[in-house]
Amino acid sequence: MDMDMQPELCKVDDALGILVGKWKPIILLILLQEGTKRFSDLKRRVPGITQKMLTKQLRELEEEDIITRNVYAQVPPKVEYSISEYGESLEPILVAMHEWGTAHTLHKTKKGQL
Amino acid sequence: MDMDMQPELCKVDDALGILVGKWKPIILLILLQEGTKRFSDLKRRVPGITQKMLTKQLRELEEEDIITRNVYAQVPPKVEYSISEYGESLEPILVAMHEWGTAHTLHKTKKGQL
DNA sequence: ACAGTTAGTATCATTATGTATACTATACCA
DNA sequence: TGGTATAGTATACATAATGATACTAACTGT
Repeated sequence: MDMDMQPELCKVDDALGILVGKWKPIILLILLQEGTKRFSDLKRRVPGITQKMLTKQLRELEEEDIITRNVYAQVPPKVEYSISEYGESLEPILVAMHEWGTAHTLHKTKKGQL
Repeated sequence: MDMDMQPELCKVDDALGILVGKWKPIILLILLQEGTKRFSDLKRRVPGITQKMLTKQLRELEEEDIITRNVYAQVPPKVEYSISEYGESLEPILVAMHEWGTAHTLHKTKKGQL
């Protein structure tokens, strides 16, 4: 169909590249489901994540225009993150993954019981 | 909604855990779209992958019952891989990712042109 | 006798990813 | 005067993922 005969494959990797990482899907789900959050709120909602990692993930998501960063000139600092309009377009993928994950849990349970 | 107030997150991670890896989605798409393939066919269809990586990815997918491995008692050896019935249930996710990836390419192009 | 084929394994090197810990600025509160 | 809070940065380190390369068994064809 194309020069290297697999034009579609890289597209999937694009999506994966954005969703992947130990923390990104969790961050995205929180922002999608609960709306705008401050840095410290996110840190509380994602137990176990370090500041460095949270910062890194947020920066990467911002880079891809998936989330929006809003800094308030205050002390102590206040920074809010929210899903961008574009980022909302990821929702079907997250939903598909969530549905599959739920079914997968059952599948594993069944296997375990045999 | 649940004890730790984020019951959904781990489900998404389950799907992600299976799809992630530099090569898994490509392998899965090939098997989904083109059906059963031998090891060497896959190697040819996924340029750049090493035998070690291909073997590893296939083993992991097999572990999760996503693909099926069929060994023929021949010399030189012949081993065929195909998507399992269960593995086919991943298709909606792959499709959602592919669609998003396609739109994402446009999005990036637009940005680049500004 | 010797090269080519297939589906791997073994070993080592290099990156990528993640963790732990300490540190900063500045305002507010006691 | 000292402690608390926020949103980070800096540094060092540990672990996991990926890559490069060489090797194997056993049969076929030359």
